[in-house]
Amino acid sequence: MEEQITRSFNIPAEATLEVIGGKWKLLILCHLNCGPGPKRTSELKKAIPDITQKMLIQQLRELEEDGIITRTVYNQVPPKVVYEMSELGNSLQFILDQLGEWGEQYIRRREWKSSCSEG
Amino acid sequence: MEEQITRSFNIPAEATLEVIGGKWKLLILCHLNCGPGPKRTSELKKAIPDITQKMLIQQLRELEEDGIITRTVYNQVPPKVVYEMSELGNSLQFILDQLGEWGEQYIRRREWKSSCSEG
DNA sequence: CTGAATCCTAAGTGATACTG
DNA sequence: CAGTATCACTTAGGATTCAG
Repeated sequence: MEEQITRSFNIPAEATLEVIGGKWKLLILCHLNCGPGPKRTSELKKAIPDITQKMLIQQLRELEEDGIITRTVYNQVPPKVVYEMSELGNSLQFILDQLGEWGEQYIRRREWKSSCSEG
Repeated sequence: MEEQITRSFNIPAEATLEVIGGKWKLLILCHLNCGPGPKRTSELKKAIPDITQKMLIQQLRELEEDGIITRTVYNQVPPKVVYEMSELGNSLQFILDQLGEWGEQYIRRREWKSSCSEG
């Protein structure tokens, strides 16, 4: 069950994308970043309504395995599980910001181009 | 044939990943960056032996459509097509570097952790 | 509330053969 | 040399159901 996958990359940058490239991971990290403190599973689900429960858990697990976030379980009824950015996760912050900035510029540029072709 | 896809993103950073997230795109951009001037299709194929011709062309097309690279066709026999980073592509350089740096650190960290568990 | 398990589809990828 | 077309395969992602 513990199928250990050895991932190899041609260039280091690919390792980074492997970590943050999941379909919902940016969004999840984004929500874990906004506001301090850990977030409950249900909070994340509420914050990202379009994600299925399966994908939410799956992406969270991958982020956890990659050491980006931490998962804390409270043994109580009803169950309570919270996720939080790890130190390694916080080291991603700068890259996340850069990705966001470039993306903004890119989107603006495309809107500008398409508005021209409409003329 | 010209199927126009409207891509929507929850956060701008996702747009960036959409552009550079293709399986071979980082590698292609990497090779277009190393050394000045444009690269021929066959040069890229030689530089990235594992990629199939289909994937090479496909990823190049997507990069071109996204404005990251330029494609120049010389009308001659035998055909000659060269690809080159565009201005927009060059604006990616910083992010590419950051992704690489973080990836390096991440890989080192994982090697360190696995060497510990080997005991 | 959290999340595991199953089944299913769509998309991505690859091998191969073919065209100008 | 550069690119297309087709088929086969793998995988990510999603709907649903069940469990502690």
